[in-house]
Amino acid sequence: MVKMNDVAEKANVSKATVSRVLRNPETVKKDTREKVLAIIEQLNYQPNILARHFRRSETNTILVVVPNIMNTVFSHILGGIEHAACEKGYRVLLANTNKQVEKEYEYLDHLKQRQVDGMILLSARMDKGVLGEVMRQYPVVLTADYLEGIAIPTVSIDNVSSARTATEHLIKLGHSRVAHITGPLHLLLSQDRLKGYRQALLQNNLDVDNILIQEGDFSYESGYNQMTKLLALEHPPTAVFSANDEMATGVIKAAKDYGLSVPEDLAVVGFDNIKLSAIYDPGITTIAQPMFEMGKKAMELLLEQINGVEMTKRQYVLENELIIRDSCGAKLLKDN
Amino acid sequence: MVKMNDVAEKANVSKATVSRVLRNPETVKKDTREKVLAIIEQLNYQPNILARHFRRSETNTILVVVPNIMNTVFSHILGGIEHAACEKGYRVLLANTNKQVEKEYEYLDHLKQRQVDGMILLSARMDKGVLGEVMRQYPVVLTADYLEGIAIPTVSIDNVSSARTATEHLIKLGHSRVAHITGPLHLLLSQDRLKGYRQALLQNNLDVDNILIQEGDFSYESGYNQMTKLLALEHPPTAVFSANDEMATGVIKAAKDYGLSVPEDLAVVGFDNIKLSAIYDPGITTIAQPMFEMGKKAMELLLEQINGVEMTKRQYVLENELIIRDSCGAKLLKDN
DNA sequence: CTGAAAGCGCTAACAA
DNA sequence: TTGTTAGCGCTTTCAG
Repeated sequence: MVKMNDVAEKANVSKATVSRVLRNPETVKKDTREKVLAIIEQLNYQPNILARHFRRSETNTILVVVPNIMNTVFSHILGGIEHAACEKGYRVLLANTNKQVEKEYEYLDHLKQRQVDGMILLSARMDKGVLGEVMRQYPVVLTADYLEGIAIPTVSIDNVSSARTATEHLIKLGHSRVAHITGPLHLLLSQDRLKGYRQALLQNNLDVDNILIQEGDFSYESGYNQMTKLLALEHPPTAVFSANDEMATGVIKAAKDYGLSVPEDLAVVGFDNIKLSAIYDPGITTIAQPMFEMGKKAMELLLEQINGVEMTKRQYVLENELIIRDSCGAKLLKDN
Repeated sequence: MVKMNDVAEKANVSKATVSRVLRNPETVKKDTREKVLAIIEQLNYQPNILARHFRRSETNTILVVVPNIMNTVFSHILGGIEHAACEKGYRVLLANTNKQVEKEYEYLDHLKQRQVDGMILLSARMDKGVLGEVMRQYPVVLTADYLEGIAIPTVSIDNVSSARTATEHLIKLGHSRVAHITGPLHLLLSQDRLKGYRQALLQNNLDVDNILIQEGDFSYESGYNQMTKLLALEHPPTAVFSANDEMATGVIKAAKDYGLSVPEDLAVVGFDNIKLSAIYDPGITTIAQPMFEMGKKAMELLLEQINGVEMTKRQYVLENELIIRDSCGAKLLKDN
């Protein structure tokens, strides 16, 4: 393995100069620099990055803690993170937790051992006290998920207002019995979407009927099952706001199996705007969550912290958008 | 930052002993070990992993080069890799190429600079000569994709035979005009699926009509467009084998828009068995590619190489399975 | 079973 | 603008 010293000797300069050529080229005279570069090329010298990491105790690597990479929403956020990281010369280390808290704690050690320069959490189930302690000492950003009562830098959308928008959309289309299939209610995000749903009803002088609120777990199956329950009601809903797109497909399938047409007999709105919602038949009206952008922004925030930039703002709320497709029936009205 | 020496002093042993306790506990007397462990705990000592990596010039990290993390197939393979890696104490560094060859070359440097112990490629567009050179020097495994004429360890399914199975399934259901929408034909994998399709026709004494073979790019849109073309034919097909599930949804939508029912008027078979194919309405009959398993196996193979195990076998072909759902019409027959 | 000691290859003061 | 030098914190011979 050819090392820095070999290059230095061959170029008749010191190691220090070679090091400078590599890391601060502008501090070296053009002639010297070019000579060194030529020798590097000639010897096919590859710097030992591990030695550099050790010496500088920084790694240009960040850790992304994700509950499940196989979930579209997370893989898209990850895409945004990777994109921004790569642009800034950072590398991304993947940490899948499978939703286990213990895993989150394990990965904390990577930070403590300085194996990574910072961490982006797409899931924060760990104790807030611990997390608070960690964020005081290391660069950390939270996205996708969020927490109350802790000033951790966060990138998210306004789940309350976007759920309100989704629900209002259904109300404006003339529905007064609008059901909501929630995500797992231990997630703040699900609670907020439920809150938005409630607000929309109240602001439009509609009663909140708890029988129309069913908890799902973001899976197709839960959408199907909860919708089946709702359809068995004496006064079933005529519209459903589903807390994500996958459950919305379950809702639609349940309705079809029950002999109903979507959107004619049942209007459905989803959430996330994953590819599925565009591909599905009928196309699913949904709230677009800017997943890629969220990842990108989270990475940018993390870099600011790593570079010691004073954080003036800690909560970044990105724009969301209601994407109108076929499942809500709005296009039906327009066409007539 | 408390370091190994601090622990050593406080425990009245040498650094060497502390190091041994950490890395080879069995070589240290029980008493000493426990004493050291207690001090480590007490001082909350965190080993400097960067120093270790440098010293040992190994990182317990592997690089995964993926064309696009946001693609379900790749994110599932990645899931399998991550799972196996984590189990063996390895970490996964993500390298998204966005399908650019230059990126692949860039990431090769990580290997050369020993920033990672090995590499799994989910995409190999680079020059075979270069790749051959690399695999001679470093642990490398290829999965998802594959190459001809190079003995690189590979984990894949038999795309020819599975495509044959898919096509035969349609033929057995009575179809004689079976179309095929291929993936991008510069991929060996797409060529092989096409080969399997051809074989099935020939073995069943059916002519291969080139007009029925249309190249897609794995996207919904290409499925839709190519199917629209096929439907405009004088003798349109009565069945379609689509090279992936996403295109199959496009095919089905095009058929519906043309006034046809699936599977009554058009039978469709997809490929991959991503979640979408189960959720879609109608459920899509498809070839299940064991994505998670492929990732897992690839990681295991890589570890063998890293640990210097002699590779006896270089090509691992995993089992695939035909999953019969609604889009092919087989269930229709059964029900009658 | 334990300790002493010699670096791993690079970076960053500091000096010139 | 360049060189000299002193480590970074750990692992690993080698000796005892």
